[in-house]
Amino acid sequence: MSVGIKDVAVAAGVSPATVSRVLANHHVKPELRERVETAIRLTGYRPNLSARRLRSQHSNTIGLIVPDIRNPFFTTLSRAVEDAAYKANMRVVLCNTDENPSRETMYLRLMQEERVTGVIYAPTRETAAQLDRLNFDFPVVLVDRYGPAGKHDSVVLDNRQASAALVEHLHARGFRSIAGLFGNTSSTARDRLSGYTEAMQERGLKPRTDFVAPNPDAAAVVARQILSRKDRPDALIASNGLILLGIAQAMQELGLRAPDDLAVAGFDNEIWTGLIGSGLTVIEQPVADIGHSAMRLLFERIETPEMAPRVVMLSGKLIERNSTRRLS
Amino acid sequence: MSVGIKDVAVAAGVSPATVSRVLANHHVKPELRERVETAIRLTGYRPNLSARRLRSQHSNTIGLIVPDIRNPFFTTLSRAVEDAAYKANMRVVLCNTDENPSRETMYLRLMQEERVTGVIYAPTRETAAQLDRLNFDFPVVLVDRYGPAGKHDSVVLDNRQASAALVEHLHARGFRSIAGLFGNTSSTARDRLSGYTEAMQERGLKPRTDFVAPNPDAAAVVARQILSRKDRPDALIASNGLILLGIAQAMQELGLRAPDDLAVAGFDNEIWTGLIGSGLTVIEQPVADIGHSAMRLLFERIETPEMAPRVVMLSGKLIERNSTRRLS
DNA sequence: CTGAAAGCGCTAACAG
DNA sequence: CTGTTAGCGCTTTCAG
Repeated sequence: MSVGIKDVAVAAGVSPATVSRVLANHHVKPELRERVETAIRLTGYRPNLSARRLRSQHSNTIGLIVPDIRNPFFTTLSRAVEDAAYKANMRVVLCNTDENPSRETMYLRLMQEERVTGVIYAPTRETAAQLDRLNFDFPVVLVDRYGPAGKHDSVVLDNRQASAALVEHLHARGFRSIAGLFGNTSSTARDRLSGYTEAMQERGLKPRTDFVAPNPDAAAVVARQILSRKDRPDALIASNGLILLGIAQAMQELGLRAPDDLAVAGFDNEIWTGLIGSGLTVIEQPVADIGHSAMRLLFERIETPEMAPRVVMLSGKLIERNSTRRLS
Repeated sequence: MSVGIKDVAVAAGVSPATVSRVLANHHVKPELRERVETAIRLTGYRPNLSARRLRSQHSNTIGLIVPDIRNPFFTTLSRAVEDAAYKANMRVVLCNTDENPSRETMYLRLMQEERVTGVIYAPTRETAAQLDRLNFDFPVVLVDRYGPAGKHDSVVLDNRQASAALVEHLHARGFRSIAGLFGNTSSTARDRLSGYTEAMQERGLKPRTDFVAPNPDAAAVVARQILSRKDRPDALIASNGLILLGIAQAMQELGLRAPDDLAVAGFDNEIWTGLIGSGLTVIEQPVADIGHSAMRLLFERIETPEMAPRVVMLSGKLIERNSTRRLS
């Protein structure tokens, strides 16, 4: 078997407790400490984290539950989370749910069994709605999406404002028939929808909305329909980066170009949005900030469990590119 | 404290051992099983995985160590790994190394302490070279890159062939001054370099190579220089998707277009490569396959520890797009 | 098929 | 400051 703390203790001529203290950086007479340290080196001892966790009741593990790590938003988020975890000497367990409530529940249960220190979680609306029924033994910080009001810490974008900014931007450039293609699974999509709808109505414009599963393929299918209608809108807004991508693909297939054939704008400043055609206008989200803030909320929650839940709302930034240029 | 197996046992009027047997799906008289199951439901019992691991010596955890999850190659890989892990009832701990050997060593050590079931690992060349010195208590499957010959299971692309295919493709279209921009940290970059070099020499062409850290910014800096030289090549090959992206950005800044100003080709069929300009010619890697294969090798290694190490080599697929169109 | 008992490897009281 | 002792929650002999 592998070498344990007991073997080290024997090799160093001390008690197991002393070895444990050296490991935990507690006060130990320098001479003993040295002896223990060389014994550790000689024996090649590696602490067994399962044992440590069982005894200490600290898992030093955080769970990251996202729909799909391949969504660039969550890719960047996960990196920010891992960085913060690394600095705090914690590990990250990665969970993809595919927006599938049963997979969500399953992973949430796993987190319980892991006795994780905390969870960063982007829930579907379906699961989010039940979030106050469930009772976790660990803090949960919601990201990108929120749950029942005032129940959980969360970090979200100011989605209504951002969405409205897109409408305002298009309106100012002379576009009037502005359609929106929205996701149908998250609180975020819904907020972007309301921001859009209100901004349209304020300007006396008629909202034109469609809804899709938030992935490029599904979005492309619907985008093709929208773009082929004879009353094609003169501008189209996508409620996230995946949907925007679907629209871009549909446009390419149909040989349509922005802004000549219609204006296009959306969310998430992914690399390709700056590279495609003459550039796509988007709302950039401070994704890394969102991740870091979530981890900060998590750590503060652990420090002060009784604190009232907090919502951190960050602002998006409009990146103007040529896809929404005024038509002359 | 939280409810343990003992509480369930009392509630069900059986011994802890019986509860454990029910959990492990061992033979238990149906009646008792039922009593235990309702007791579990009533008490809201959740097994403590740390305790289970400590006792059973199975961690059901696999480590995924990659340079940066934001590299789309590793994003997709991680998803494939997580899927396979999910199906096998295992968790995945995500580790980003930033191609930093000390962070690699640190995470490798962590994997030891976690007593992981196995590790999927994309090492830097530096660490890979020492991989036979290190001795792990768990199987390691190398992905995308390999280590000392015949020491570890690995799954890699046929990089030399793929690189040569790019040269061949460009040569067939009349390009002669074909430069290459290569990464400098991995065995993969080195193989792509040799594939390129040999293919060039076979055709009596002079290789022109530059080397960069494999990230877009570093690549863009060097690409700007290459593209500004008065003896600018008529074709430029990138050794991976990140470098290709840097080249694309540099070209955009300099107002250069492919294939008019020069041909461009590279690796990794990322979404943006099909969307930018009239499309970039790339070698597509079967990334998900690589991930699944790696997990398969890992599981087979666990089954049969003494089996000789295997290398799975997969082929890339040339996606021809307009960036390498023949100039008329 | 079930229960009693031991112990995985470690940390945390508690003495000294 | 250090050692002894107990036990975290579970699985796994070993008896019955």
